[in-house]
Amino acid sequence: MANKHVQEMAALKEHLGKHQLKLTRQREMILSAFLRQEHITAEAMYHQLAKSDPHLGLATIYRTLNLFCDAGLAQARHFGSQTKYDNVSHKGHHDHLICTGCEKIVEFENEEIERLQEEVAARNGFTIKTHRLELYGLCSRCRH
Amino acid sequence: MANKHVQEMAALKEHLGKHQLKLTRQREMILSAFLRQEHITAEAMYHQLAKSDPHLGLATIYRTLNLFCDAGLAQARHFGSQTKYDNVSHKGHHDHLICTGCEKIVEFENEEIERLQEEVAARNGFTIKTHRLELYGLCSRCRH
DNA sequence: TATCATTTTGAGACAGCTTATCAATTTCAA
DNA sequence: TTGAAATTGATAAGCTGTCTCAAAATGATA
Repeated sequence: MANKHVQEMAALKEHLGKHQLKLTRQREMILSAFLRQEHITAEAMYHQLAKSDPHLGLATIYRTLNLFCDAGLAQARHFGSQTKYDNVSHKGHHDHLICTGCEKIVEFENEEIERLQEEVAARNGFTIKTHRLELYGLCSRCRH
Repeated sequence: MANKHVQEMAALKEHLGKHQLKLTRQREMILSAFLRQEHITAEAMYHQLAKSDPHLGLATIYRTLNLFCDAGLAQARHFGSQTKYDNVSHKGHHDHLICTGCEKIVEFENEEIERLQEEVAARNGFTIKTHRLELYGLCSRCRH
């Protein structure tokens, strides 16, 4: 596991170096745990890491996840009242198809839609960092 | 103004009827004010309505805007630490391009994207009722 | 390896936004 | 008109995330 996320570790070190920040045991630990997830909240990570280090503070998790955002390793996303941190290196970005009947959620990806999004953004002078697409409706079972 | 938003008023009444809820002076007032906006926060509406009714409580605004969401008249959007309530009936449907630097919001419509969404939904056996598409990034001004 | 200025941490206080509580008031069906 | 049920307003409480600061860790330098 130590040499599993070499690339991301290197990216973090580069960011730290550029900003006079230091590599700490906590940052390594949090990065390692973060890279195993697709997306996670600070709170969830807090509980998860409490097992291996009961003294790791919640504030440190927040600080570190925000650091990862600055370093380009994570992306924050506001979901309801919570913030989810997405693992950018996890290639499969996906959108959601949500059934308002049974609350089933189907994930999907559509490159054509993503391409058109870029187009719209460019036309308006925007550079997209992230996006969110949710389709609400009824699944075949609930339609009856 | 009284007969300006007849359709939305009817939709609200239908929802109220279906759920044993009551039509109150406050709900009428808030609906009327809400429909004049494209999107607004509860706090902003609180200040705006304070002029005509200084005793209208903030909690009532929140409750009522959430009621509008249930009734399908509004859609909540979480941005940063605030929640913005979008007027769904406002000039058809539109999606958002949101600058994470200055919080500027640009609206857009793209038929091709909508068509592809239908396609994705159909492929998964879904019938779309509504959707939400938000692109987050930096506008040209904030990129520098 | 030892030194030490600088950064980071952990714990809890704090702040901003939203919801819960509850007595008083309003609605609306009968 | 009456009365059960829902709603309101004021505020307390809750939740998520950030700030504070003394103590600890880091890492550049000698």
